Amino acid sequence: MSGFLRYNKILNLFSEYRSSWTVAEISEKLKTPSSTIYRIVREMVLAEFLESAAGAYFRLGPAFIKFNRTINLSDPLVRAGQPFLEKLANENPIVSVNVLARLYSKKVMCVADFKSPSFKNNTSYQKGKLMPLMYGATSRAIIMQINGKRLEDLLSSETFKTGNEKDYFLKSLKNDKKKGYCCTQGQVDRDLIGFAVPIHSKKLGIEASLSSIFNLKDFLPEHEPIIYANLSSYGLLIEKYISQIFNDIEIYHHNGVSLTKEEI
Amino acid sequence: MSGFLRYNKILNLFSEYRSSWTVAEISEKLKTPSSTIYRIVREMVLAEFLESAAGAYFRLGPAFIKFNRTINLSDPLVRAGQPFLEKLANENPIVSVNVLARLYSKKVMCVADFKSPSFKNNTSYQKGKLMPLMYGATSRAIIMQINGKRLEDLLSSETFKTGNEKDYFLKSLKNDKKKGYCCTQGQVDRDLIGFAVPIHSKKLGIEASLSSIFNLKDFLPEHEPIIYANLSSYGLLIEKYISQIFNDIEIYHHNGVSLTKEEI
DNA sequence: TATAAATTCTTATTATATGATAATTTTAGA
DNA sequence: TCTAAAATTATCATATAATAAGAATTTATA
Repeated sequence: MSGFLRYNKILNLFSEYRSSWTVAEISEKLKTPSSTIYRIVREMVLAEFLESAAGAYFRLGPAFIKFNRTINLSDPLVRAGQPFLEKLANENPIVSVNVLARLYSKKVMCVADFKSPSFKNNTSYQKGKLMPLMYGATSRAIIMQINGKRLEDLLSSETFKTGNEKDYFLKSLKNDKKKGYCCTQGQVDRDLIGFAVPIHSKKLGIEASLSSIFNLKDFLPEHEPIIYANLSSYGLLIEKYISQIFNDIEIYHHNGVSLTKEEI
Repeated sequence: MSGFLRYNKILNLFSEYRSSWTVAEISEKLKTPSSTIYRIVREMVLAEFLESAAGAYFRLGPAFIKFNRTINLSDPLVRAGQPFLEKLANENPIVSVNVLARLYSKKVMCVADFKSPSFKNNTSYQKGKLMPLMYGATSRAIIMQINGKRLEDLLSSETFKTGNEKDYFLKSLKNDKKKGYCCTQGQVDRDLIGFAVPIHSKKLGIEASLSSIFNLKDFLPEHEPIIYANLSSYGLLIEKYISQIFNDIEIYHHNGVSLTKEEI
């Protein structure tokens, strides 16, 4: 264990299923003496990546809440898209969950969402949760904008039972690409149907999607054109804002202004 | 530069005001050769604490969104309190922002909030933002539950212009303690008035507060008793839920169940 | 496709992490 | 309040990893 891995291994023990660990437990799990763990944990407590709780337990610290806020306030995709999610929800013909998701290395992550107040189901798409790369409209609308070597790389770590399965996947992807959007039913959550359009910014290196997810029982075929019209117009709008935000950032940097908090 | 500090120093360069940095910029800022920074940054990209963006820039990575979600799903205070914030907002006589905040080392941080849809102002209390320890009802309701040596420690890093000022502060704290809640006006945000009650769990080592913040122009003296009644009843309810959640966690641990994600 | 910029690699040197154990502090139970 | 156990920190010789200068390679850009 060396470098950042040392710290990361400990942090990754903390999950929604097991959110507090004692030094003794960490020490046992990682097969590392407790004197070492104590030192490492102390460093991370100091940096607020962990906090010490009652009963000799440690939990994830406030640094994550702080940096998450920083991302929310500064991420071009979140900034550009967040304000439109509620509007999109209001314009959809039936109650919906609306999601902005993006590709992070080899997984898809929701980065912003808005649920109609009266939407009752829970979707698997929640801010911060990693989602499968190949299932669900949200993910597919992201992959459909990628091709060539990069697409190969991405799919290389997915498992296809047969060669046929991969071909079929690529074919349906191509088909969606022609339509300009993507629709899947029950791939991630049974009883839900999702529609998604791709969002990208070459300049910012962002590959993302905007999606609306509905209860299958509310959905009627005549809704589809309205849904698609909403998604694609908001999608374009968000892309426009992203490039505007990109320009703002460029101006910042060109001015040589180093706007760290202390310096303001 | 050694240990976790090495990584933390880099991460802390990223802020809402300056959210992307090149290796060259980091290298200059930290007076460290770029070959070293490249190595460190690469480690953090691998762990998803940073991500490489277009134009040789780096930004905060998805790990923060992921761990923030973990905290939201598992933090006893957030779990116990979040569901009640909206209800509290609905029962308040005028539009409000409702906040759960807690003490993290020597600062107060908002960990959950709910704003009435028609509340227009922005408050300084936002999830993830560190707030001053001594100003605002939200913070004061936290300090008022602390005493003795620990209170001394906390206040030791605050600056009081005169000895009198400290005495006055402690006196008003004592007064609030007698009332059971705390009200401040314009201390953090001009034009806003805030009310807060303390929330604590000895077993979990949590010192927190629940607060409702209103536009000063909406507020009438006759609202105060209703506001206080709401805050204190929800405050008690949240404390009850916290200890229930604590018991659940205990059962987990006593069963020896190691519920990390992979093992489910 | 040429050129500059960005990133990785290599290596000797220096600094830091490790882990066994002892010392100290904190916690919890009587 | 006292006491024993548990938790945490300190010490230190040794092993290991980080550093930084420069070369080599890859990637962007025009």
